[in-house]
Amino acid sequence: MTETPVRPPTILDVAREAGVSKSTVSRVLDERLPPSNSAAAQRVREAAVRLGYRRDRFASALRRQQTRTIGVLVPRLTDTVMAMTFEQIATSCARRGQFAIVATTDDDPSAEADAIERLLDQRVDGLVLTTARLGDDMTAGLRERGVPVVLALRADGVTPSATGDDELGGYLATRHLLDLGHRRIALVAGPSYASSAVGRQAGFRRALREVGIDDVDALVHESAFSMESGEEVAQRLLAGPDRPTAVFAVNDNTAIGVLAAAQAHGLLVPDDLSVVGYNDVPVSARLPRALTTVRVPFDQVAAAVVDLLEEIRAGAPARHVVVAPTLIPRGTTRRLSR
Amino acid sequence: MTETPVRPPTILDVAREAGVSKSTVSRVLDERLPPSNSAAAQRVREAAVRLGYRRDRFASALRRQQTRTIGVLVPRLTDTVMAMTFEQIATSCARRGQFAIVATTDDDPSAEADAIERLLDQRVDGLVLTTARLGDDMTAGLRERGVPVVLALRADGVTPSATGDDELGGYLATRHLLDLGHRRIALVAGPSYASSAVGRQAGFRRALREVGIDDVDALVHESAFSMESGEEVAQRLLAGPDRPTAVFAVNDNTAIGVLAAAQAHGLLVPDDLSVVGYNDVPVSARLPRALTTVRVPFDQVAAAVVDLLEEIRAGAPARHVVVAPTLIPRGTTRRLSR
DNA sequence: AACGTTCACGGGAACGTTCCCATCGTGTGT
DNA sequence: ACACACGATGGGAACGTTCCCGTGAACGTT
Repeated sequence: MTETPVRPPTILDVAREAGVSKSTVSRVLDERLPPSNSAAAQRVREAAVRLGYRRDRFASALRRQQTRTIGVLVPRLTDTVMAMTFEQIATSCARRGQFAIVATTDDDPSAEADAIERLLDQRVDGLVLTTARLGDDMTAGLRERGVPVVLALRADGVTPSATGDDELGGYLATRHLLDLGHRRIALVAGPSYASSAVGRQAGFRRALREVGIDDVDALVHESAFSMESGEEVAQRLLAGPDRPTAVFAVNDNTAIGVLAAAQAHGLLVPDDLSVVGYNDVPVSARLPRALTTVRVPFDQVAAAVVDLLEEIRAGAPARHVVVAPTLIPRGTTRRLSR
Repeated sequence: MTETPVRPPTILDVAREAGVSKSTVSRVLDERLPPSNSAAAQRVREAAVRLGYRRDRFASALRRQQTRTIGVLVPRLTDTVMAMTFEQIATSCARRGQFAIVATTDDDPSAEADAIERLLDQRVDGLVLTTARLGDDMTAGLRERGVPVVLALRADGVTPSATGDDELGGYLATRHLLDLGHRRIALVAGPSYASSAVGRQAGFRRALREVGIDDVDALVHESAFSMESGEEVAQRLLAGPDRPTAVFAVNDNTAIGVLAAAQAHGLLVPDDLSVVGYNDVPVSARLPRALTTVRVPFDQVAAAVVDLLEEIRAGAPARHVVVAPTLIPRGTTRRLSR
């Protein structure tokens, strides 16, 4: 049983094996250059696979001054929306020969600053933030430091971003309920600092205006994004005398909270109450009653985010990518019975 | 508006600022050495903060031949158990000045091999796998290549691992149901390739044996770890004539599936059926009826995993860390009414 | 006073890669 | 046949760190 502390082969080993200089090996294996088909290039490639050569990212990054790694900041990975987003970003990166790393903030601004520093310590080529708040320019300092930044899922109006079309999504969800005959529709609205929540509310209002409902404020109930918050808001909502016949919840989590509150009030969904969520997280399709919701193409958001980072590094001006969501009608919505 | 492509300060800048050589700076800032209090050291530390110096991980890793980064392999991050585990591992790493990166396999062996290579390309100091299957030593090849590997949540009997005490957890869950007077208790058992599922089943059997129930095979129903699988198994289970009065599900996901099936059968939980899950994922506490479940101290598993990796690199023999879970009684279990 | 020990410090060679530049061979046009 | 351009190649200096070693100062011992 001998220990074999065998060092992985370096570019020099490959050069020796192929009978060329290390410069040639480096050139042949440089993925950014047009591939050469010279005899030497062939031998280099063969030698590389024969020896199982892998470029040392660290030596490479040191010389190139870029790491082909991007950092993603999310509040928490136990939030399925964030997990899906990160997974898709990681996939997009892999497809482009990049790598994505993640850090969590737990919604705590000081932990957020920490997490950003930890990502920057990893010398990422750029940062993706999912934690933007309207009117809060956390990205200014980063841009000053020359760090490429894009926002995902939420925008701040300034920084380049890739988001779903929340206004459209909110409109589609509300329109669906209207089409089913509902008129007393409550919105569990999400927090006003999140552009996503604001957009969905705007879509909600537009849909109602279209059918002549203008006095909307009483229907809008602010909340957080969590299940508890959805349940708590719905508890009050469903207790009132003018109980709505339908609820549009800002996301699936709050929708699940609404379902819980409905059950607590002895209301049957969708017979007594229709509910629409947002995001189509995996669990939504598998609830006892599958949730009607709005699906966001997270893969497109993720692809855009990686593209945008590359653009920014190339010096392109800020751009805002917006991808269209689709309504997924399922078991929690039904035509209003009179 | 002048571009400022200002390069971050290097160790040489710090050396100049402090009036010492780069060797001295390197030594003073080396976190592994006992801290020096010489006048020069003071000046170096001051200069470093004044200039905002951060060590370049890549140059450092190149020279030290270690990255202080570990790779974590999970099937998917949208599985909350995996997200929690990774988050805890990342936290443990941060506390030790390390960093955790993650890759997903989607339960596909070829994607798994891919993901491992991508992690190794990042030159991680070690690997944490959560995808182990009994009797399948995927780790052999890795150990041959000299890659430190530990398993988390699941063991394979050989590789160093940190897991919950699944046998104990299974016992506690079953014992709880027995204590409530239940005797016809079904097990939705999970897949037999996962040591976690096997352990929980062993605990289930021990608890039943203790009360003299020996003919257990008919009570055990294999499944996958998913909600669908739980629902499907429960559909059959609850249709039979000798319907159980309680179900122990291998994890919270399958338990949620069981709840759905119960509802479909018009059974009230916990009045007609008691249900126990496993893992205590966040959603479990927030279901319409909060789920009785078994909590696994993921933070301890995560801490152990990081420790184990360090031990292995130091040449210590394989060790298996097992942490004790606790039963969390909630709303889905009730004394059997005769 | 001469000698060993300990210690802080600095010089310089690594680590593995990239990339600038010079060299060389090959082909092209005159 | 000659100059010239062009492409492929190799030598060697970076990138920012760490770490081996040699030097010299400070101290204690005989």
